[in-house]
Amino acid sequence: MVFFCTHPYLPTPTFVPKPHNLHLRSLFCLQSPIEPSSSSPSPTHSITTNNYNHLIQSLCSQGNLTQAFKLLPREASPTQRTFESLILACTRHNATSYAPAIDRRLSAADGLHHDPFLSTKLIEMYSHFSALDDARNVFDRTPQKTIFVWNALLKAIVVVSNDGEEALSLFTDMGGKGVHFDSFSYSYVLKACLASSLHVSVVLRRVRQIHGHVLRVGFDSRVHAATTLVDSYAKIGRVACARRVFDKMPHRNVVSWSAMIACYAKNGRHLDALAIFRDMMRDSETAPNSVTMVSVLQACAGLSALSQGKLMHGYVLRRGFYATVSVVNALIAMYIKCGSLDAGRRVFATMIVPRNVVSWNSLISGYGVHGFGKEAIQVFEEMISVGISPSPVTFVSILGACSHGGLVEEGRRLFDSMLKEHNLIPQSEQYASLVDLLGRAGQLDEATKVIEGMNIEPGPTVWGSLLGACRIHGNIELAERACSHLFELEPWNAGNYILLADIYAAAKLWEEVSRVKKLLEARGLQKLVGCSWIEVKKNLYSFASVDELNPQIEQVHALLTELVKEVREMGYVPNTKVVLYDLEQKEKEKIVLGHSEKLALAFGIISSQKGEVIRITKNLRLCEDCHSLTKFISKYTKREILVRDVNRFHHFRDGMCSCMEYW
DNA sequence: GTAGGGTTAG
Repeated sequence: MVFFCTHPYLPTPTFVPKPHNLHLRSLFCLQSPIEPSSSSPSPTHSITTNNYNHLIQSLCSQGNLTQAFKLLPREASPTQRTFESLILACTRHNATSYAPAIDRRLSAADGLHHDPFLSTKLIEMYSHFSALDDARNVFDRTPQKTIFVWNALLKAIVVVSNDGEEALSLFTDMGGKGVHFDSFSYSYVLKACLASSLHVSVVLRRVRQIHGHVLRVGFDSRVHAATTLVDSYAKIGRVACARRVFDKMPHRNVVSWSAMIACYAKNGRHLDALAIFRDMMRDSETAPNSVTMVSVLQACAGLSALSQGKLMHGYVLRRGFYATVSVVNALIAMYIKCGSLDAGRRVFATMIVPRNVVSWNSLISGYGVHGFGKEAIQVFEEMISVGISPSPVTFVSILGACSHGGLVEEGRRLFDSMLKEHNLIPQSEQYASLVDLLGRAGQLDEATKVIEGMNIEPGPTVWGSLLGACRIHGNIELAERACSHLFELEPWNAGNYILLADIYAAAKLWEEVSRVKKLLEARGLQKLVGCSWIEVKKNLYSFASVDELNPQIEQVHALLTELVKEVREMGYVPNTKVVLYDLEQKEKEKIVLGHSEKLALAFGIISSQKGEVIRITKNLRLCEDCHSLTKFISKYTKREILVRDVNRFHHFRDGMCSCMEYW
């Protein structure tokens, strides 16, 4: 037994049991008997050598690194296979402490010291340990740098340091030294381009350059390289470029189709995502898998296309994807975003796979956006009680739920628990949620104090929350302060200019309104056009604020005029403060009456049966006038109306809204 | 011997 307690680098003990000894074999718990290799030239030598090599390899595969490393000094000629086993076992078990032992033994090993195969494995191991310097050391001392060695370092730089610059500089170096890139090199370098925190235009330029390389060597026809290109363009929002690459691919597999669908879904092109999914279904060679379905469900959720979502749910069941947690999570989110909190809850309740934090977050956020703050907190507590640790996203969701429910104290308590009970350091996103919570509730001073007390630089989301609160409570001075930061941090975000102009307009400061509008124009920005849509008999109908193309538009306008006339008698007064023009009241009323949500609502009333819930989705926040008129219309028509705006759901029933004016 | 697509929030 002394043998097993010996340090690997101590002198060899005098007694060494024969490796093929049964006693030794049983101690090592080997599953198969070890026989000396019959092909070895010298029987005496080969028994020792091969058996130690085999033993070490077996121990590695069993994860018994301690014993494997104790045996290593006894092996006179460790083979490439033995070193590979040791390296892989260290990587698998995060055994960083054994890495120097491998390095030392390898430098003494004849013929293997500079072996490019083992260098590649070592670079991969060090990359796994995030030890980039060690990886580079191995790279530097390897004279015969095969493409595997280069690629391993390239990947290590991208994965470990996330440093696009350094990876690109290595890529350039490779080119300069005449290395022939393979399609792996292009995959890694494209990842490197995206990894940098540079401006999107710089990233685009680089992706285009790499695209040029790929085209010159003809790798655009290779499925992996082309798919990475599709994904790279997708991630920087260049949907058309992604599509061009996709269309030119001679062969597509499930990953390329999924990448293209995800590209559309992630960039808000939900209809296109569903359209290309249909094309994929027509392509008999490729069947969607669970990853495809996640993006497809996202697209249904983005559109609030409940009927389509239900069809996809059926498909998920038929294909057995119900056992994949990400698909089920996407299903929960889809139902919740399509306005059916109940269906989302049912999917959550009947999951056959273990729920992860994302499943819980989806449900918490669902309760939040539907205005059930207290229930969201209950779900949060249940999640903790079943042993799931909350993530940063959990806090964004739960604080959002508190904000929509006006639960200020509970929200503050939960924010404090983040660090104290869950060991999570609040970041800008969580601070933004807290500022939103306090700000909406009118505690603007408190919200400001929170920002001033932050120990990290407040990001645009934080100032954006404050600006939103200023709009609700009409605080011009604070709004200007928030904008001074926002115009610097995200000068391209038209929404901030519009919010400030809204605040000025509400205070009738028309000169200021026009100043902000000029600033917006000078920066070449445009207000996002309001758009609402509605699903009627499994079809989606969309309406823009200025919409004369809809065949039923005259009927819609006529109904709206009639409804307004009726509800005025019930107390409805048009609220025109959202109109950013200094016009006559009548003109302003005409403008707000043309808002897309109202058009979709009137269309919904015309095209649906009494008793049916009218479900509308809007791409912007619901304006005060639409909110007020919808309340009146729900009472007058005795209809239940569900509106999803960019922030949350509004359940209108009998003249009331579930949001209780928090939106 | 290495590689490409996905879930929650904002």
